Amino acid sequence: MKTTPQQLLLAWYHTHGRHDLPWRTTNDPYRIYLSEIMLQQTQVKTVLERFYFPFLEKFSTFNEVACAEVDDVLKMWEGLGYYTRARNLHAAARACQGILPATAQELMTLPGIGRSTAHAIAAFAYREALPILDANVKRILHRYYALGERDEKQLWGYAYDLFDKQHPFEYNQAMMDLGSLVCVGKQPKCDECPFGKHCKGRAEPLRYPMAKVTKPKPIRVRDIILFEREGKFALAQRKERFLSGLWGFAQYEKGSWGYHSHYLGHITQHYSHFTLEADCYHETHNDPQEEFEWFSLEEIGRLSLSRADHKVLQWIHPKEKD
DNA sequence: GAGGCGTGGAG
DNA sequence: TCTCCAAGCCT
Repeated sequence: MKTTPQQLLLAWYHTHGRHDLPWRTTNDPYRIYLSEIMLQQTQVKTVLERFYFPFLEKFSTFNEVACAEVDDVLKMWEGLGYYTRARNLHAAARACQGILPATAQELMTLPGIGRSTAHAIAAFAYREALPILDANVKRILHRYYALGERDEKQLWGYAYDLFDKQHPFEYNQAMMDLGSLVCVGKQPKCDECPFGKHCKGRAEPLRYPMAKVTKPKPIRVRDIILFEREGKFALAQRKERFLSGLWGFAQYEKGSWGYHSHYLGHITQHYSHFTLEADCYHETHNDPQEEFEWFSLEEIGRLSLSRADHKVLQWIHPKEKD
């Protein structure tokens, strides 16, 4: 009997896989689901060391998420980014009344759960025989089948081709570990790869997939005004899609705030699709427009703020050393 | 279907 | 410091 690529992969996984990750040692669908959402576009280290356990401490069941206010869910997401994930998690909990569906087909109808995440939850929590297609699997498939072009639909076909439907949990976990530990982007360790000669792209792994054309990020130049009145500061909760639900200080187009407020300093914040360059000012004589509310420093601590607004906070923390 | 959507790790 | 990009989804 010839050894199949799938057998080689599983053998490698048993020896080299990250078996101690907390979402791999639980059967709780909610804990598996939460990990999948937090890990979208986010490194394992970040989720593991800063966000996964505190969130579960606050919301130990999916039903507790459903019963909570969305602002409290956002607070636990503060600093993690892509905040729509938190809002969708809350909306999903409400939509299914705190009881997670048990099939990929139903999971996919919930907000924030796409095809790959639905397959991941179904495979990991319920052993449903479905392949995932995340960035790790994509990179492996591109190389394994020597595919230069990025074609999502085609990749799903290959994902099913290589899939081991007898071992959905271990196969999917193994592929993610292989992608993050061996078949990495810059310097793949082909010598350590269990697929060995099965991989069509092994001779020139960096050709698969083809590099993207990266467009330069636009820069937005703004003024941020810290309005202070009797020890309280003005913040507004964002209604727009960007950083939706988070609180922030007043932000204006450069120069459009007409007063000569006291200059505090400059911040730079890199977002996914633009860079913010902002000068910060302290304003104690004039008030901002309508939608702002006033909070003490202690009260601000209970709000969810973006990274940029946290940077602004540094200027008003009384006698804090750097 | 291409772009919006955060943050920080890693080289 | 700069660039890339990490367990994607939604519009």
